Amino acid sequence: MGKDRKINLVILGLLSHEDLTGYDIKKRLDGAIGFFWKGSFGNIYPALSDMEKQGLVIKGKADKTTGREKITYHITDDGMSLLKSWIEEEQSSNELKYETLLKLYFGGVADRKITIKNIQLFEDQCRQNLAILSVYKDNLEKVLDEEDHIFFYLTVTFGIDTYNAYIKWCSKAKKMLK
Amino acid sequence: MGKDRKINLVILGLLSHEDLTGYDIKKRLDGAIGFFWKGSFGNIYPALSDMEKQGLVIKGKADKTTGREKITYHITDDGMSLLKSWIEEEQSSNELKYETLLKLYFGGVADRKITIKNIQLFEDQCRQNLAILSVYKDNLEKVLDEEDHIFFYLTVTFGIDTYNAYIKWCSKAKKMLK
DNA sequence: ATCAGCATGTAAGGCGTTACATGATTCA
DNA sequence: TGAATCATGTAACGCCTTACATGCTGAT
Repeated sequence: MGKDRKINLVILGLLSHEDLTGYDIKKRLDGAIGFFWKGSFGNIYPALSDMEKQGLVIKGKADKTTGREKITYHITDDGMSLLKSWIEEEQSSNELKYETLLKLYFGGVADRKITIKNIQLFEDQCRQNLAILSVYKDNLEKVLDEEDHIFFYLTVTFGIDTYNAYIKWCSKAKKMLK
Repeated sequence: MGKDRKINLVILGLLSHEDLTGYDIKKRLDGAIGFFWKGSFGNIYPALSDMEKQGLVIKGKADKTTGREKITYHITDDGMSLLKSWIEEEQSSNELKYETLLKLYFGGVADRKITIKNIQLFEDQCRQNLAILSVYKDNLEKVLDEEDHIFFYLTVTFGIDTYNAYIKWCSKAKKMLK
């Protein structure tokens, strides 16, 4: 009985800070948010249309000065209310889909070297993500006193702490398997 | 261009250890595996049918002794090959869908108390999961020398290390927000 | 001129959740 | 007898990914 579409809330959250186009939203989702939530054009544009029909967002004046279409969306009061009540809901679903762990769990069917290699690949990926998040963190630390930046900062440190824990686990796991 | 259905691989992995019914598979997915991969009946039974048509699994003799139907599945050589080649693939998708982090990121639109409460709820959930995983860990440590148990053990310690890191982060985050 | 990036959208197809439908068995 | 659990499956519905279609802009 739907209306579960979490992407709606993500978009409303982004629009609560600033007016954005669908394309802008996609870029945000490719940034820091992408570490814990993903979105695609085929996801975002229909969501924006739906929410406009529901009065949660409104289109800004299309920027026709240059001839190209560019639609900026703005959140309405109803949109803000919905966003707030979602944040205030106690129920939150937090889910992992970790293929790496699945492959590890069934590691017995393959050569042990394969499992070690898979862990190494995972570790490499973690280090890459860590490097990206560290840049975000450094930038955010400079502006931590500004409104809302503490929230962005905390999500970034969540990622950093998590990846550090993963990397430590990788070392232990590799040792155990050798 | 499908055939991406990861549930197939999960089922094959489980069947690589022992013959199981669809119902058994669901129970396994509600256990330790559930921390990093979920499944439902509406997911599992169709996957089993498909894989039988593809020759990846075969039905065992239906247990008709008591009159009730109970279909046990067995993995074929083709199924084992597919499972192995998946494990040996370097590409693995690891994804988070963390509503808690989303709510935190957009915490600026709600009262700060709400955000602190949400973090607390998350922390409570982590501690509960940790308690469950600790039981698994203790049980596995007794039989660590047995075939394959090291892999189960490592996935469990992954979960434990992760939740411990989350809990530490929660303390820091709560302090920062107060 | 050409290519990367900006920008919006649709269509097909697949996947998964949820609820429903059905019936047996076990235990109190 | 009734409730919980075992056990298999289907149907509806929604959601998302991927690929496609289209065209502008800015830099080299």
